[in-house]
Amino acid sequence: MNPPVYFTLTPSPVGKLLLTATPRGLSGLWLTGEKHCPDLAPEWQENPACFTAVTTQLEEYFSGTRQIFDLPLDASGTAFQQQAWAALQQIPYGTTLTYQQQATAMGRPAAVRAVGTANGRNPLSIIVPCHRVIGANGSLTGYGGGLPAKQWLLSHEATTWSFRQ
Amino acid sequence: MNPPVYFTLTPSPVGKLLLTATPRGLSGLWLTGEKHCPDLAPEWQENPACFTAVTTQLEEYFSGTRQIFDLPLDASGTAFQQQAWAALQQIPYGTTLTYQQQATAMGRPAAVRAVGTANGRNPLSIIVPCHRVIGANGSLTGYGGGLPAKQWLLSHEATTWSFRQ
DNA sequence: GTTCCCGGGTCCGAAAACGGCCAGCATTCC
DNA sequence: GGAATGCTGGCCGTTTTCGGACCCGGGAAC
Repeated sequence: MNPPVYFTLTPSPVGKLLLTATPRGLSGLWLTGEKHCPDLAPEWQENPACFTAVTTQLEEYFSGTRQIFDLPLDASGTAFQQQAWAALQQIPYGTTLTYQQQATAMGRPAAVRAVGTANGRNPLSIIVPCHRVIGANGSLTGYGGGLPAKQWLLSHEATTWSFRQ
Repeated sequence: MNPPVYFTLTPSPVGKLLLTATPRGLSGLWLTGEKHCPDLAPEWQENPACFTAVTTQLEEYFSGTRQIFDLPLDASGTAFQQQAWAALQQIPYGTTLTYQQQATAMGRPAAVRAVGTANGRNPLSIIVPCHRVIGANGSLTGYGGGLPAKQWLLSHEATTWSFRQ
C-alpha cells in the first residue's frame, strides 16, 4: 500500500541529520532535535546506501563547494505548502528574503503569517532553504532547527558565496 | 456595505414567527423561541409590506391549500449547509425521510450526524422543510422549534395531503 | 420472542486556537 | 528630537477541539 520509507542518520556541522526517502526521492531532512523532527517509525528501513548522492552533496555544501542541490525530492504537503516550498527554492544561495517578499512572490501578499507557518513545516531543511527567509526588520525571527543553526547557515553561505558555482 | 435587512413578526398555528429578508429574498423564518432564533438586530428595519407574498403563502400552507412555496430565498450558510438545505427542498409535502436517507441522497452517506447539525441550522423553517426528516427508527428525534411543533407540522401535512396541489 | 432503554462508538462540520508576520502607535530612554 | 522597545490588531492556512436533530448492539423487562 504505502511506498517503503528508507532512512539514515548522518553528522553535519549543524548537528546530526535525519534523512528519509521514498522510491520517488528525498522526503525528509531534519536536524535531529528540530521542532518538527519525526520519531523513527518502526516500518522505516535503515538504508544508508540510498543516500550516497545526498550525503555527498551535503558534504560539498558544508565545505562551501556546492550552492545548488540536484536531487529528486518527494516532500508531501498541502497545496499551499508546496507553493511556499517552491518559492523557497527560488531564493539564491547567500541571499535572503523577508516573509513578506516571499508572500508577495507567491502572489498572496496578505498571507504572510501563513507563509511563516508553511516554511516552518518544510520537511527538507537546508535543501529547501527556509533559513534564507528573515523578518522584515532584519531579525532572524525563527527556525525549526534553532536560531543558532539558522545563523550558522546564513553566515556559512555569506562567507563562501562567489559568482562561480 | 451590507444589504439592508427587513423583518416582521406574524402569528401562526405553531406560534409567532419572525421573518427576515434582504433585497435578494427571504433570509430567515424562525418560530420565536426556537433554539437558533436570533435576537432582533438594531439595524434591521421593520417592514411588513415586504412580506405580503410570504404571509399569504404561509396562510395558504397552514390552511392546507398550499403544498409548495414559490418565493425567492436568500439563506446564507456554508457549502455543506446549502447542500443539506437543498436536499430538504426535494422532500415532497406530506412525506418523510430519515437523516440517513438524506445523507445518502446528498452523496455523503457517512455524514449522517453532520446532516443533522446542518438541518438544525436551517434558517427557513417550514419553507425549507427540515421537519420532514426523522430518525431511522421512526422517532422524531429533534427540532429546533420544539418537537410538538414538528409533530404538528407533520400531522397537518398528513391530514391535508392530496394528489392535487 | 419482542420491545424498550441505554451506553458507547464514530464520524463529521464548524468554530476556536495557533503560529518562524507585520504595520501602526504609544511609551521610554538617551 | 529620535531611535529602540512593546503592545495591538489584523491576516491567513492549518490544526485542534468541540459538540451533535445518529445509530447500532446488548441487556433487561415482559
